[in-house]
Amino acid sequence: MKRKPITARELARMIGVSQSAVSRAFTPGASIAADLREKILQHAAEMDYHPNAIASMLSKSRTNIIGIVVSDMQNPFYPALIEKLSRALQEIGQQSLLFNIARGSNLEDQLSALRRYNVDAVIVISATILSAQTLLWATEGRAAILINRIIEDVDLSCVACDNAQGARAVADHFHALGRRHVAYVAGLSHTSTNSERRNAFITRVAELGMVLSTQIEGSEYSYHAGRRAAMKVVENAPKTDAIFFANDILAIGGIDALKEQAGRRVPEDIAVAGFDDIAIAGWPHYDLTTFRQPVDEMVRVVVQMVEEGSCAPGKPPIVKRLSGELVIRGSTAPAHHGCSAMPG
Amino acid sequence: MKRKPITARELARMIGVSQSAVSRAFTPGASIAADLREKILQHAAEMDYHPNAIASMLSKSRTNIIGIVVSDMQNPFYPALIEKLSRALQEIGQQSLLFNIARGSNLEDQLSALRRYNVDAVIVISATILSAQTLLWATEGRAAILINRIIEDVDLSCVACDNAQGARAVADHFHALGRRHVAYVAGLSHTSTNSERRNAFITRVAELGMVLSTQIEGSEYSYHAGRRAAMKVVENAPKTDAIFFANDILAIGGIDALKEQAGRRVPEDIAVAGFDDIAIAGWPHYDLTTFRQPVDEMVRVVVQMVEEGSCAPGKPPIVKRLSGELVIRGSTAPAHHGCSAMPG
DNA sequence: CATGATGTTGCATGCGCATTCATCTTTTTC
DNA sequence: GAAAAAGATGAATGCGCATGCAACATCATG
Repeated sequence: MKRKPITARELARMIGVSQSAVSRAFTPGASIAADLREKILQHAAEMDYHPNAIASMLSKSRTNIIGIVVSDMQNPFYPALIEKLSRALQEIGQQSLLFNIARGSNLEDQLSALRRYNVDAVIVISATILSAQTLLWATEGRAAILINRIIEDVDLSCVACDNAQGARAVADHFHALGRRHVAYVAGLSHTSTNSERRNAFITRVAELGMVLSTQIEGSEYSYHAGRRAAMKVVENAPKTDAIFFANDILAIGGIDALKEQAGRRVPEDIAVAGFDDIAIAGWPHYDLTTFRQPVDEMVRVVVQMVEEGSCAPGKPPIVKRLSGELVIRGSTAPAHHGCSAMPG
Repeated sequence: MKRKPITARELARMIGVSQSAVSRAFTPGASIAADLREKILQHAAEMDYHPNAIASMLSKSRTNIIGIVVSDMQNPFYPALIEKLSRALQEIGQQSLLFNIARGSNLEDQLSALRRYNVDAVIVISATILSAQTLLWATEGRAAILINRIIEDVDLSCVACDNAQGARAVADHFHALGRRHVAYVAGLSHTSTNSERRNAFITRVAELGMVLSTQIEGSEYSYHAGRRAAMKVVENAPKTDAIFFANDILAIGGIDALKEQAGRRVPEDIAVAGFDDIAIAGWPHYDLTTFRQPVDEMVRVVVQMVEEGSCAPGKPPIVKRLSGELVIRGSTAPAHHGCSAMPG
């Protein structure tokens, strides 16, 4: 029952042309007369002929496949990014081959697949897990771009949001609102996104003369981690009147815990800001002030790099820092000095 | 700089064996002496040789690639499913090639890619957009499985949650809580998931002698659609004391709108139930009673079908209905007015 | 009309590996 | 110990398409 697909050679024989002609008919810009191409394409449609991409990959060096390495699909930021990225890649004729790296399992095995499929480029969206060494090995000899992860030492191109800009914007915003005791809640502490946001935030807080009331070490980027962190903040530093969470999903957990578990009002008692601007941040219930990552521009830049091959191996690595935008919503508001309700 | 990868032939020549031997060394179960294989693998590791998957695909009929057709990554249910699915597929040596179908764009173009890459199987996760005809065409001649979408007429295998069971469980639960005026909020009305849930719910509601106070036509599966629908419910049928939303993301929007916009208490005034059991449903703030789809089992079944080739073309289509489980949380509780819930 | 330039076509070959077949080696069996 | 069976290996071929090359056709130019 499994009808074997028709090949170019068979089609050619039926029409009475050479197999080359068929190949050229399907190759944009190939040297072929317009009427011949037309004729072949028409017959091809009739015969339901589709060029075999695998064979094409073997002949050409290109596969038209981009390997996308992910590991954290829990944080809604990533599915949204992947969706836009895969759409944009499709528009330039590239398909996305997913490499879903599971924490703890043997990376070599999983990544050797990445080497065997001759993907045209590798886009690493996973902020975590992979060491620089592993990344280098996995992307050896092919174009590679890291998204939202900067690695200084090694030759890998990166596209990332200007985390420091965002963190400073949040600090400035807190300051302008009259907040004075601010806290930072970390994400995964060894990620560049986290350390950049933290360092810039802390520095700015000091510059502005605010007090860094506490700093919560990160465990992961998740709603529940955000809840736990928020409780630690009110426990460690009850006077805290503003919290900057390393990302939105943490902040959202934090808001819920602050309101429902710690009995604080947001934003009256504690202002909350996040980072990313995921869809949930815009839900009226959370209405989270956050620093919006320029996702569309990140995608555009990445796709352009892929298309132009400017991230090819051997070329100097390109590091793109894109600026984002502070989105001010209801989770932050001016401080009301004097009437601070301190339960407990 | 782009070091061309070493080929089997080159490696063979260096070791002083035939290319066949190299190929066999990497082929489990091939006829080759253990010590020779060992030697080859060792040299291969040294020389950083990795079999070229593309060439392998061309020789064998298998590509070890599964096409995954998605269209709706907004609903968190799908990213979660895709993550588990891609992991499970990786474990049986299959990679996932993403086909992200954008609404409105020319499907033929996007799906012709699906035909050109000789994927071993196609898994369609998109509940929407694709017509049965399009699906048939896209999966022509290859194994295909639809997840959460049942199409009766055509020869396609499906794996789905027992939507009717879930809807009945919700109706029963509402009844047991003493709710009497229940509403249904639809998702995308032309999807099988929606119609199955609606029909079973309405039927059961009637059987139990409850009143279907209103029914909101669906537009999409989204938080904001859920909010709008909830407002329509309280507007159309103020006496409604329980709402069954076609899925969780609708229900979550509904809860927020009911509480914050309509001024109703959940669950005291209105009980709310959803369907799916996405992560957000378990967040303390929502604490949503919902019918849990057996995602892990769905993935297991799908992967097994792929592995066994039981969904191959020509074979009779397999339709698997998996039962889920009602997860009772805080968004539903016994009605206070008059008639109480039945014990135990 | 002669010449070259340009455009079009088919032939042949190769991409890198899997696999069949024939050959040769080792083991088993009576 | 001889014959047969099983195992191991290499040479050769093909998977389906892209492309360099040569052959040929068409056209412009002098």
